[in-house]
Amino acid sequence: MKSPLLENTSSCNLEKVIVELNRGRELTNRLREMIKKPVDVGAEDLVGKIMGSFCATLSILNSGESTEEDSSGSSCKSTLSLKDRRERYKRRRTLETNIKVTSTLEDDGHAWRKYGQKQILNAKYPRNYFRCTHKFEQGCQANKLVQRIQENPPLFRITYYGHHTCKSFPKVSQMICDSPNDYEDSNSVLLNFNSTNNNYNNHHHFLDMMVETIDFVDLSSEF
DNA sequence: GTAATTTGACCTGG
DNA sequence: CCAGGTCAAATTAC
Repeated sequence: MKSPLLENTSSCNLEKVIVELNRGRELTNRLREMIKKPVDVGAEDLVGKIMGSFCATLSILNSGESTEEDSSGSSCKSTLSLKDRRERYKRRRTLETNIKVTSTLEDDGHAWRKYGQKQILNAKYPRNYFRCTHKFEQGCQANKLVQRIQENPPLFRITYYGHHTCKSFPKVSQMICDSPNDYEDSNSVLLNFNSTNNNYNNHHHFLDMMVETIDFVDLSSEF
């Protein structure tokens, strides 16, 4: 039951991935313990290390993936089998999502390409679907959907899902692996993983999920 | 000319 | 069967 990502990763890269994930798990556990205490000394430094670890992991996975894709030669749309075509319609699951509510549609630092618009039942305004511009060039899986909530004052709900693995980072300040905090600004509210709006609880929920995610990969195997 | 957007058709999960 | 997500041809923008 390995993920396609892991299947496309060489044993050398897999070793690196596991080392990075183990490191990420260790750092996340430390951060979780740290946040439980009233004084968060050193938490910021730790967050930087954790993000670095996950970025390195994603980078390794991404490089392994692209080489396999090139050799397969199955990217031609006209030769897609019915099964392949159906695969493309598979809906996003309950994967990691960041929901941002904002009054402005300012540039979030990524290049987006609109691929659809849909009138939603019981919704006053249509929903707009965007994918990363570099989806096909670099296999970036990031998506977002934007829905207007109200007209006056204008309010939009923006849901991000999938990670940016593309290499275009116009704004250095928001290059850290789509960390939820990257989207925060003065006039927006960000909700993580459908949890409550309590920041303290969010931190714990977020960290728990990170540890859970890493645990999902069987780190004891292969070694 | 290419790239992005629009929009109706198509597909899937519930 | 239907609502929501995606595709892709036609259209528009640059």
